[in-house]
Amino acid sequence: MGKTVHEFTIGELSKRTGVKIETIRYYEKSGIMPEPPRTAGGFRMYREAHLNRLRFIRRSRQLGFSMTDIDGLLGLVDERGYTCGEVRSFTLEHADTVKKKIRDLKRLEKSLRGIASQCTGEEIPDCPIIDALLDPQTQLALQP
Amino acid sequence: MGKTVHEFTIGELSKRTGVKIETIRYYEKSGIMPEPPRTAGGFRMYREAHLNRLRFIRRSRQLGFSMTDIDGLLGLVDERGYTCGEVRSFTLEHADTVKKKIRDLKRLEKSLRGIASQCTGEEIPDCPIIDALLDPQTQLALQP
DNA sequence: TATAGACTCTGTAGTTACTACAGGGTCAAG
DNA sequence: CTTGACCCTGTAGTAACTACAGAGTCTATA
Repeated sequence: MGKTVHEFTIGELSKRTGVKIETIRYYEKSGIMPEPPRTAGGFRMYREAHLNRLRFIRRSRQLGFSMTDIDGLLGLVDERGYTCGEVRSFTLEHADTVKKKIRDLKRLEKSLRGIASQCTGEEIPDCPIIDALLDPQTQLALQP
Repeated sequence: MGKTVHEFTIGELSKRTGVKIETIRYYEKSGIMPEPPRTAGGFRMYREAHLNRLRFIRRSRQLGFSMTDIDGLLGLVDERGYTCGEVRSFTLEHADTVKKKIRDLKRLEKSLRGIASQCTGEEIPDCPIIDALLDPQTQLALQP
C-alpha cells in the first residue's frame, strides 16, 4: 500500500493527526476536507497537504471554532481570490471573538473559584455552592 | 388560569427564568425537572419550588456544567447526603478545565493578532496569514 | 354563551460535531 | 491463497437543545 513514499491511508492520517477515522470521513462529507484520490479498491490515499489541512482543522476545533468558522478561513485559502486585507480583517474578527470568549470564561472561572473558596469542606448542610445555586438572588456569572 | 396565587403555567415559568418552554419540557423528559401537577385539561402548573430548581439548572448550565453534572449536584441536594467538600472539589475541577481553555484561547488570540499585524493590506500574493495557515511548520496555537 | 386568540399539548425531526456499530470488501505478508 | 489488519458505506446514537405541525385548552370579551 502506498505507491509512492508520500501517500498514506486514512489510518495513517488518523494516527498522525490524532483525528479519528470516522471524524475524517465526516469532515470530508461536510466539505472541509477534500475528497482524496482512491486506490483501485476504493481506499482513500492522502498526502502532506491533507495532513496540514487536517492539523489546522483539529487545532481550530480544539480552540472552539465552529466548523463554519473553519470553513470560512479555509475558503479564503482555497479560493485564492482573496485580498490580503480581506484575510486580515477576517482574522481580526476571529481574534475579537476569541477575546470575548476569554472574557466570559474568565468571569466564569472567577465565579467558580469564588463560591468554592467559601467552602469549609465540612459535612452536610449549608454548603455555599449549593446555597448560591439555589438562591434566586445570586448572579453567578455571565451577565445578560 | 392559576387557581391559587402560587401556581403558574409553563409560559410564566419560562418568562421568569429565561428558559424556553421547549427546554423546560425537555428537562422534564430528561428527569432533572420533576413532572408537575396538571390542570384538568392537561396544562402543567408550577410553583416556587420549580422556579428555584430551574434557576439552579440554568445557572449551572451557564457555568458550563453538563446536565449529567447537574443531575449529580441536584442528586446531592435532593438526598442531602452530600459533603460540602465533595461539591467543592467538583467545582474546582471544573474551574481547572475552564482555566486550560482560557490558556489555549489566549495563545490563539496572540497568534491571530501576530500574523494579522504583518499584513500590508495589499493585493493578493504573499499574504502572511495564508502562508502561516498553509505552512506545516507554523504552530498557530495549541502546540502538543 | 359563543367565539377569538393566546396559550398549551404531544410527537417528531432538525441542529452541531462527532462516535459507534454492522456487514461487507481490500491489501500485503507468509 | 489464506489470514488478519485495515478500509469501505450507511445508519443510528450522543448532548442539549430548537423548531415545527396539528390539535386541544383557557379566558376575556361581545
